Amino acid sequence: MATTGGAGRPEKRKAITRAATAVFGREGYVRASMDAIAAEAGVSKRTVYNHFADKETLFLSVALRNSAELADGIRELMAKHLDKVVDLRRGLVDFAVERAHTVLAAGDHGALGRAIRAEVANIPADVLEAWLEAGPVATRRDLAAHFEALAGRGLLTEADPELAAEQFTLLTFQGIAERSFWGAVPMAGAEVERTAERGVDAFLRLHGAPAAG
Amino acid sequence: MATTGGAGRPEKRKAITRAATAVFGREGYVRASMDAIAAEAGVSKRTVYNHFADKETLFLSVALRNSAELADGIRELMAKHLDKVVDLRRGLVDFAVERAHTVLAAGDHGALGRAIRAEVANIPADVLEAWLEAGPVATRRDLAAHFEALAGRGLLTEADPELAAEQFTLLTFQGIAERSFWGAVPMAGAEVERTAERGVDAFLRLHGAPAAG
DNA sequence: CCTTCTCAAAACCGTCCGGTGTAGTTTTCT
DNA sequence: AGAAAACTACACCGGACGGTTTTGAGAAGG
Repeated sequence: MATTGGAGRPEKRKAITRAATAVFGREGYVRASMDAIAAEAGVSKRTVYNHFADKETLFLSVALRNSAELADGIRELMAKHLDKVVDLRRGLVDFAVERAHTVLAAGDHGALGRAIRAEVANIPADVLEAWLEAGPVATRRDLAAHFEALAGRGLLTEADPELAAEQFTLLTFQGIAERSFWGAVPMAGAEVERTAERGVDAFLRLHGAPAAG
Repeated sequence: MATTGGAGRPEKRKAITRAATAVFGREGYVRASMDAIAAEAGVSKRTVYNHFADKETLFLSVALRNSAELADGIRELMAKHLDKVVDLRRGLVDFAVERAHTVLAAGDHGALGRAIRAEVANIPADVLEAWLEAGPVATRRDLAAHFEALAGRGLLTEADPELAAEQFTLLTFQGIAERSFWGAVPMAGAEVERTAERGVDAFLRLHGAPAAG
């Protein structure tokens, strides 16, 4: 990415990216100050500018990395819950619940997603494209592949796995994301589970194999 | 609301709220400047502060009004497309398409919704509650009422109209909103229609009356 | 012990913003 | 007509921010 070469000590760079993720996530792009990021990283502001050309570059770099990491985490959840599933409904519900908690946990990951969505009008089109590709699009594609595999095992109908992935996300996740404003407003764990269950039930009525439905 | 009494000339106040809606929608809360709002309203900055105590008060006031207006607009669309519907699928699709265009049109309405979602972490809980109640919650409730009426006419199954309204919104609207980042990134009209049609089809498989499904 | 070099801490600069004060002008109401 | 209320224009303040320059601490080398 458009960083300032690979200059500087790697551990300082790591600290900066970690701090930037936290501060951008907490404050949003405009409110976050480079002073705050430097302070949270335990590093001088000059060092930040030694590693990253400017504020925007730092933000976009961190956003892209975060998006990929999040997609990786969700991919692991898919493998964990859907690869050798025996109880399909149980597996889908567990996946949906853990996914929601992963993305919306105030901790590190989800908060930055909020900042990106807030700033999307000011992000260059090609960077936004890359962010989508590394994150949401990749997740949808991975989920579609899993659904296709499940269809091959006779657990789902196999027409249009992409559509199934999209509708699964809508029914089990998007409502939670919207209601909690992508993690900004906490949401009771019980409600997450209830929403996931109702969403999975609806999903299975749409795409479940008649035998297993 | 927490404005400065009813002071000031009404037409000036109107111009200020209109300008504030536009500027906040275009720039977001933090980037928007009171100077820009005053300039766009064709009013001196002092007059803005004569009508509204400070920037936050102005924003929240405008946000609340916008939320209510948007809900009203959607309510009208429901009446237009769902009240005396003969072809249910056609009515639902038309409603979904027009709703998406209404909410996501870059013009006036949807843009401010983006700003609110971006700023939600900095909005007082009670004001957020009021915003939700005037906007999304009211819309969901109205939609549920329409679905209940449609169930009474034998066009939908009548179990849990609230859930039906939630899932209709998810399947026909939320995906469009997410993909277009609530209107920040334009979306082809054809894709809106395609998404609405597929969403309605799924919705009818979940909640359509067996006879009409 | 003294010089030299490197890199980060801290001070600094120009700019912009939210908000206020003031003095004078226009509108509205009686 | 005249007073009261509202608006305009403009300068100003304190503070924050992005980014740059200066300063100082400490290691390396003689």
